[in-house]
Amino acid sequence: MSPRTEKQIEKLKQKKEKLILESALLLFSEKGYGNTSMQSIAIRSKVSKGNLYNYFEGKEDLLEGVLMYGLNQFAEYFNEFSTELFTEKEFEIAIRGNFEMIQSNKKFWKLYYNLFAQPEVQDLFTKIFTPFFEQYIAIFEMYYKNKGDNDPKATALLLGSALDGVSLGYLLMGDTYPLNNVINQLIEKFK
Amino acid sequence: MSPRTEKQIEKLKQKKEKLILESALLLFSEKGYGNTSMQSIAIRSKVSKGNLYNYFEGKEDLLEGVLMYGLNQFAEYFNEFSTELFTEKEFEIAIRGNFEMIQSNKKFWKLYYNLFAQPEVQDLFTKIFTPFFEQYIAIFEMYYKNKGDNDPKATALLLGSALDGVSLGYLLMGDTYPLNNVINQLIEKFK
DNA sequence: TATCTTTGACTAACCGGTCAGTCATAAATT
DNA sequence: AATTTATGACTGACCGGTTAGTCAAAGATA
Repeated sequence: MSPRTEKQIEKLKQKKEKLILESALLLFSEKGYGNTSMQSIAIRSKVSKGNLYNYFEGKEDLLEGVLMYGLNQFAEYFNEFSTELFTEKEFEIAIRGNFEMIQSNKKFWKLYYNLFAQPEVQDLFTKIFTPFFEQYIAIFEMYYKNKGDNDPKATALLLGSALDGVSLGYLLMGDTYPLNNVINQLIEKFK
Repeated sequence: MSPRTEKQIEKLKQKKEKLILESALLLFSEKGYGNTSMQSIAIRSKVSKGNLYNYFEGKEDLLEGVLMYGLNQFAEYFNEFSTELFTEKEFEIAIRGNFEMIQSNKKFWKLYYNLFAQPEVQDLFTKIFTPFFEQYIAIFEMYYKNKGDNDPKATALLLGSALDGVSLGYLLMGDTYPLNNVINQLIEKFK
């Protein structure tokens, strides 16, 4: 084993790993996954290219790390509102919270929509986001069921899709997109 | 002049160009734009790689050709319903028509959503689809204005985004996505 | 010194794009 | 009708550049 204590090693490694993940997120988000080279990630992380491969097995493994890193930041929030939704007020809070999350971490969600329809990484993408997505839908399905909706599953899927569409539009159009007005109409129609 | 008449040349060229465009659409749609090589398009088109460049100036020019080719197929339809929408019945027909279009040309729309968030080709994408998108929104904005909606612009944008979201979900999830049920709920909520 | 970490030159593969030369075809000529 | 000639569509080897990933060697640490 190393002369350094395991704790020290672990700490250093984690710090550098975090740096790499944040550089990768930034570049993937700005340039797109396919157009970001491992070299450029190495430079931005102030790590040699070869050393990247001591932290991640390859480019796709690094992408997986970036996605997990981003998702974990929201785990708390989601556990909070994964308790069932009963009132329209709670619904509104959840929806507004959803968009606050997106606004507070645009880079991550830009990457998310960049990968959404990329056949190249579809398997990885599905693996990571499917459980997340299903949890989302299940909560809304229950909400509409309680409200006596005639097809809660379809309505929940419609809402999920609408949230995707609005987020995508906002992230791509930027400030041209009147996000708050659109959110108000969405809450009006779906609550 | 050429020994062959211009007409003959033109006819041959058009036929081959169409073949190339259809091969490119297929491959771009299946593999993604970035992961499709000019070589593979050449092979599928039964044309040499070099000859591709007699038809299109480069890969991006070929993509532009594919997008225009796909969009032109819908020009008729759009001119038809670009006359204003007044009744809920007309609205419903327009929405259902929209999804029929998507279902009848999945490859094209899969490519559309593949390119949606690709920084690499964003300029081209914007150039081609912005007028198309704005026309779409303007019609719905007028519809909601006539209905006395309190924020017709935002509602139209919300609808456009919802249509995007639903299309995207359907194209990516395939038959798992209960498209017809979701469309019914969408019409219910937005009409 | 023993062990782990880091480096960056290197490899092999792939890509978009080019170009000198080929060849099927049909007009022109006999 | 037979032969020559002109055309441009077509081929595929080739090029410069870029990439993900490897590895031998040097550096750092206790």
